[in-house]
Amino acid sequence: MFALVDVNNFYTSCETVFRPDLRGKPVVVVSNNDGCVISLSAEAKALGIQRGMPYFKIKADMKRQQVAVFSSNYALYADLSHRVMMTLAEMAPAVEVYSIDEAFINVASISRCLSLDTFGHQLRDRVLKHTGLTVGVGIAPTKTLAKLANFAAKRWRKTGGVVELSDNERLRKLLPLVPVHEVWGVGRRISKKLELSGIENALQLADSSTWLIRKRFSVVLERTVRELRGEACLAAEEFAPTKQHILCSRSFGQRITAYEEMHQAVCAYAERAAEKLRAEKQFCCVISVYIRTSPHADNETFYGPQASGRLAIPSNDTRDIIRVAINALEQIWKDGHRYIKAGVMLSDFFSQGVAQLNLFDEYQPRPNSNELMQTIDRLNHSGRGTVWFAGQGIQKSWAMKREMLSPGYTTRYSDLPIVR
DNA sequence: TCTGGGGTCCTAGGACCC
DNA sequence: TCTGGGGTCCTAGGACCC
Repeated sequence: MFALVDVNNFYTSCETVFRPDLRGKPVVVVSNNDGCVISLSAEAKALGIQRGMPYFKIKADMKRQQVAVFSSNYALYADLSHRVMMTLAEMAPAVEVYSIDEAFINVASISRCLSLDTFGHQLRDRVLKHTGLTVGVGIAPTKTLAKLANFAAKRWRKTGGVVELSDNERLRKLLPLVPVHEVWGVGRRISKKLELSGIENALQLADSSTWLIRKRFSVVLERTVRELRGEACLAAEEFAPTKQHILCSRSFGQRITAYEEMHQAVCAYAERAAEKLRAEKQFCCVISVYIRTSPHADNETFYGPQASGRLAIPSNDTRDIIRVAINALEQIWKDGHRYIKAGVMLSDFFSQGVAQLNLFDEYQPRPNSNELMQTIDRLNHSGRGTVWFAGQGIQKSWAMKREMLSPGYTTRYSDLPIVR
């Protein structure tokens, strides 16, 4: 049995934890660069605001309706996420953190001690007490069904935020009430295609022929069908698998037209990517860079090239990664465009730096690379200021917009809330 | 003027091998 | 007239997730 626990309206809820005056009011959080809406309180949803709406288009409207708007404060969300996960880990032996706001819990052993429904309510109470955040809990024999139970827990008030689906009869009653596009793994494209062939709810999907689904769609959807029938195809992941790619990309606060500014941005993103790589304890060989103009500008021709370079020896030294990234940038840079975004992607990972030196290689690993990188990472996490490579520049006129950022309530001493 | 960021998995097709 | 069978690896693109 799996339990899926996730936080309701996570980002907006994080904001209202520290702003009780906003509870019960419409609140939204907008994406990086104050681009578009990514999280909404129930009251904001009721006003007809939707995820993905560009902020600049609805700004005036939201002001009129007195909607509170926040720029994304990822330091805050990551910290609260960590507190939620710690609370879950205290209560259950096997917690698989699935995303910033949700986790699967293997509850097989727990069911021997107490009813799973009771356990679900205990989880809710404890997380609320520790963090001020409300979670929904779905419990079922497969991950897909746990997700579905979680959906039901949120959709229907009288469930009290917990739905347990070990009973087959309850399951058969719930399935036809769930639209097929709410099933985990069924997105916009597939739901449209399913609806065309008359499959509109979760029960109809569960009762479809696996053979036909595989033929007309893919093995992925076939697994979903089996999971809906209670046949577990997705296992509990005991350890987080190592990443295949690491990406750092950002839109700019203002368009970039000068090479020097792009050089700075690519340096900055390469540094951040390298830092993430070290956090994963990995080394990489391939570094790719892309730059692009706005895909929305009708009167400009789109330009969005990409180039990569390879390191002879796997590395996680920022200097190596910046060097290859800038080299790639030089291959694709063209004057005359108004660039909106750039990204640096790392791939081809190894768990050790120098597995074996190439016989004819003249490259040698940098001396003391490890110590230097550790020192930089420690300094940047100590809360005493930051250090960075000069290539990033100091002015950073391209930095992203965050005009409505909330304080770092739990991540910065000077921002600690004061209780009077 | 202004439209996010970061991931995964699968499939098809091409190049190449024997 | 007629041109095999069985693989691997890589890449790009499409679907999905949060």
